[in-house]
Parts: sequence; C-alpha cells; structure tokens
Amino acid sequence: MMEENAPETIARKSLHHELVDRLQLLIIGAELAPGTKVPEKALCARFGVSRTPLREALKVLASDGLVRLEPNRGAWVTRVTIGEVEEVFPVLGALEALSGELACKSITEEEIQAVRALHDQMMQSYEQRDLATYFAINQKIHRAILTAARNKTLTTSCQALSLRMQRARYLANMTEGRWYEAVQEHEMIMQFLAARAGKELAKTLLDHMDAKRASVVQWLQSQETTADRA
Amino acid sequence: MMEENAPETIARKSLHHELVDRLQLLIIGAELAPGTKVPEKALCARFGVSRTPLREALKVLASDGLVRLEPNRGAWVTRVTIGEVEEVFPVLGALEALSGELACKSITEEEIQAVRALHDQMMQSYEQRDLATYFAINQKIHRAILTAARNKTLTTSCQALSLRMQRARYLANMTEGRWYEAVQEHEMIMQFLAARAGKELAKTLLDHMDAKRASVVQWLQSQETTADRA
DNA sequence: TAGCGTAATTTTGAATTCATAATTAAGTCA
DNA sequence: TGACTTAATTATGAATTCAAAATTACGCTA
Repeated sequence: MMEENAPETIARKSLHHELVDRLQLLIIGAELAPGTKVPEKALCARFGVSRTPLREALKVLASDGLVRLEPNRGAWVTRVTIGEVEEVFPVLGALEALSGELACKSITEEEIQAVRALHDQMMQSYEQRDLATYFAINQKIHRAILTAARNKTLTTSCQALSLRMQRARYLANMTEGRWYEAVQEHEMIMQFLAARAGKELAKTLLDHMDAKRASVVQWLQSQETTADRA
Repeated sequence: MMEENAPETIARKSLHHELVDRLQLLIIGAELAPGTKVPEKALCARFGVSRTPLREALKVLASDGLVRLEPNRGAWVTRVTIGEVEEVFPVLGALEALSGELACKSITEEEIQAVRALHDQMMQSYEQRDLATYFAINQKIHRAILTAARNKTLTTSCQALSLRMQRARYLANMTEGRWYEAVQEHEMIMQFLAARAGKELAKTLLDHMDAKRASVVQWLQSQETTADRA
C-alpha cells in the first residue's frame, strides 16, 4: 500500500516524466551526489510513488548519462571526470557555435534587446563579484540565443549535454583572471549578436566554450591532486 | 503467466536495454511503421517479456524522439517530417564536421587505409548502381570517421540523430544527379582525410550533410504532393 | 438507418508481488 | 582475533495485479 501523505507527493502529467525532471534537479543540485547510489526506496517514499515509474525515469536518466545502471546493483549518480569534460565541451562548443550562427539569421530586434538587458545585468553581477547571479544570468543568455536559433533539436541536444556538465557544482569556480576573460568574451558575443555577425559569433562561442573547458579541467586537476594528498 | 516459447525470447543483459536495441531496429527497419501505434501486447508476446521492461524501453525511445508517448493512449512511432529534417540535419552537420576535424588529429595510418578500402568498395557499388550496398558502406565510412575522432559523446550524439533520420526509409532515395554529386563529395572526404586536412574535411562534411538535407526535403515534398493527390 | 448515449471490453499507468542476486550478519574454526 | 563459510536480510529485475481511462460494441430513438 502506498504512503498516503508523502512529503512531496506529485500530481500532474505522467509520473515518470515528472520524475525525470525532479531527479535531474536533485542531481544537478548535488542533493544526489556524484558517485553515490541512487536511493530508490527513499525516493519512492519522498515522492509518494511506487518503484515502477521511478525506475522508468532512471532508465531515461541513464540514457542521458546522468546515472549509470549496474546490473543487479542499482543506479549510481555518475561523476564528472576530466575525460568526460574533454569530450563534452568540444561537442557543446560545436552546437553553441551553430546556435549563434542560426540565431543571427532569425533573432528579432526585441529578442536582441532582451539579451542586451540580461547582458547588462550580468555585467553588474560581475562588478559586484556575485558569482551565483552571474552564472544564473549567463545560462539565461545562452538559452536565449538557443531560442533565437529556432531549432528544438539543437536546444534539446545542448541542454542534455549542459546538464551532464552541471553535475559538477564547481563548474562555477573561476579564477579572477578567467572571469575577466569570460566577461570580455561575453562583450564580443553581445556585439556580434547585435550585429547579426553569424560567423564571428560562432567563432567566439566556440572559443568561449574551449576556454571554459580548459578552466574546468584545470579545476578538476587541482581537485584530484588535493584528493590524492588526503 | 508468461508465454514460455515465444518466438524471439531474449536472454543476455538487462531486458530493457536489449529491448531498446531491438525496438530501434524494428523502427528504422520500418517494421514498426511511422505514424502507427506501438503494439505493446504483440511485442511482449513476440519477445517473451512482460510489459514492465518493454515500457521502460519505450520511455527511453521517447526521449530519443523515436516514439511519442500520448498520455493514456500509448506509444506511437514518430514520423519524419520536413520540419524535423530541417532541424536535425544542420545539427548533424555541425557534429560530423567536428568529427572530421578531430579524426584528422587522431586517425592512424591503418585506419586511413581501412577507410580507403571502404571508400573503394563504395565506389564499386556506385558503378554497379547498387544503392543498398552503397548506403551500407556509406554508413560504415561515417562511423569509421567518428571512431577515429576518439570522442564517445560525439559518437553517441551523432548516432542518436542519425537514427531519427533513418526512420525514413526513403532517405536512401537519390536522383542520379544527386548520387553523382554525393560520390564527388566522398572523393573529397577521402582525400582530405588522408591528408589530415581537418578544416577542409569539416567543411566538406558540412556541405555534404546540407546537400543531403536538401535532397531529403525535396523527396519528402514530392511525397507530400503525391499523398495530397490520393 | 444515422446519430446518440450507455454498457462491455480493452488498454493504459502504476502499485504490488515474487524470484533471484547481492549484501550484510552470524557463526565456525584455525 | 581474524579469515572464511554459511544463513538471514535486503535490494533488484521483472511479472503480475488492479484501478482508471479510452475504445469499442450495442441498443435505443428519431
């Protein structure tokens, strides 16, 4: 018999679909930590659902690379490895470059203004060294460009790969120097987008992603070294 | 009670994983035709499994866009629409371009020779106007380049999108003129790969994919017109 | 007979049950 | 005590059951 008043009982649409969304949030929020086992029973109790829809959701998350299914041993939250970062960022770079190119062809003046507003807000966050806000707005800008590209497939592919990278909370970590560079790159992104300079925007987004890759890899390497010493 | 001697009872690894593979084959082979309902019961009987693993597999296929889940109405095999082709091919083009660029950096001499062997075989199929063989080898060449790119994420992304396109059996349809062009493009692909000319190979693969997009769209449009008349 | 409304049937989504594999706990012996 | 074996417990994978939704079949009325 199901738990009647489970804390976060959910209602709308199909359970497995809702659960995919919820579990994604738990994973990128690190509430389900990388390398740990997915607590099937606890999650069923928490959401007030049976194992069937939860396990359906886990299969989907596994195909997206957020969890790994070990036969007869359950589901485990995957870790972000250096190898994975080296793989995913180039792909993400190619896709973001394409999104920039397509966006330049289809974006409206209103959308450009909206991106500019976000851009200005983000610059303010930079001045105040408010990393959390900076990153939140940063994501909104990239999503706005994707939206302007008018290609759902591209959006879906990008977001799936982004999610995989977001498992690493420390993605947000940047040195002061790298942060400054990122801001310069974003100035260029804004200008090329406003000028609808597709090729230049594509190139800038690609370089931007590659710089981020390098920065994240460096961070992970420093983490590894720290872990070794412990 | 389960059917004991179902015709294609399957064994190894987890059922849902195996079922994902099997159903993919049925869909791209059009045994499960676009636009039709996925016959849950019949497939359970056919594979000698219960609904649980089959439904898990359907959720995964839905997230890959091969089927669409309609709440309380079951799973339907998705159709390849012109809109989808216009979306997917540019993304696939960007990814294949990347694969070419990466492949040029990492491919070994042995691998180049292997691709050349495939290339020569493919040219023979062209001479004989053996479309089926031509396409089979064509796919092998693209897969070999992906393998040489040494990026699993890229491979996975490409193959997922390729699968979506392969639902259209008629993808293989080409006019004589288009076929000739495709062959010329493949000559360039072979040469640039052998010369490890990454940028040039990337550009050629991108153009190759765009030409294929145009060809497929044209085909689908002619189909639509035919359907209208009927 | 065509259209409508209702009952029977089937299908779906999700909970439950069940066999088996994996893990943990307990007991044995050197 | 500590390694090894075996029994008890728990978790997993998959089949089955069950309630609700959708579809089909049937009969009624105009």
